[in-house]
Amino acid sequence: MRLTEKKIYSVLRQHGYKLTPQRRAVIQVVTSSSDHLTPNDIHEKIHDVYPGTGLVTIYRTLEILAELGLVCEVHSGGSCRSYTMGSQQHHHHLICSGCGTVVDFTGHYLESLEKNLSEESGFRIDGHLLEFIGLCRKCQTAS
Amino acid sequence: MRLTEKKIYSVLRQHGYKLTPQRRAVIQVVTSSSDHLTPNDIHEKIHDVYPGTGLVTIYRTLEILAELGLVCEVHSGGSCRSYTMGSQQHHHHLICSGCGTVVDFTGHYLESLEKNLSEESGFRIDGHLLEFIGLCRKCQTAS
DNA sequence: TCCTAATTGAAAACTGTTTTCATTTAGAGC
DNA sequence: GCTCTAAATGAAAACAGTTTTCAATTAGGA
Repeated sequence: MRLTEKKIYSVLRQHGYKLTPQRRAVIQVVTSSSDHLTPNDIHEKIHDVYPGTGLVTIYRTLEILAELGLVCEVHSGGSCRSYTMGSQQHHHHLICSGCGTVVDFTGHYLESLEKNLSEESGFRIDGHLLEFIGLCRKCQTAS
Repeated sequence: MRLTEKKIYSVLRQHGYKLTPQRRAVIQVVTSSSDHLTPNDIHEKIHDVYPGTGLVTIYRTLEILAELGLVCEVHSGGSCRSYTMGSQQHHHHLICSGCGTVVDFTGHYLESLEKNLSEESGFRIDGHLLEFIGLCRKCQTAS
């Protein structure tokens, strides 16, 4: 289930956040794209929706959305974050090191491993990050 | 098999790199610790071994070592790299979000998944990153 | 409509990393 | 051992991404 803008608004309201035009703009940009967008990407795209929105505000909004689980954050190594709609469903990433494309895939491959690890190490495991890095078809032929 | 300093020296030489005292110092610090060290950690520790070594040189040395597969790089989200001895063996990480401790674990859980993904997506998969994030025993009791 | 706490944007600060460039040096060749 | 040169170094500056500060603005409850 993909979250609608309205649903996101209501979650924000429930948590006492105000609905500013800037936040609406960020949400609109993020929900209307299926790509993974960096804060900067969003900043560029937002000009059509609500020009003049500062990059700072985008960072702040994304922080809130990520905390509420409404968007999903990817670290693709180095200092390169990007965000995409939280599909609610747990998923992993396949990242192209050539062009940066991110493909999502879903699945629960790690549950039993997680359990074992937790028992052996004494860690309370809160989450995991599974990312495959490679070259997409296009970049393979290009190189 | 854990790499010895001598082995590392010889690999560097084989690739035409010079063995400067600074590089030796970095190698000594990294091999003599089983922790994951950030470039900054190494910079601090190196004072006992070869004072005055610049942070820049540490970055450059780590870059070379990582490229040759002699050390292993961890991205623990955000902009936080750290390096540890490449145990040669493929391994994954368990990271404590409280204190930053990194525990390694080994295993080949992902090979069949990798194969499937590659076939479905057309990606040529070069590697992956599997990290579990949680709280270690100490940080659990502390909080 | 009023009021206040939340939000915003510009600028500055910050962190981690990389580049530049003049100086130094490892180690191959004699 | 000595010479020479390409490689390596360190200081400083540049850079990218992100966060903080702070005065001005504003959403939305009363």
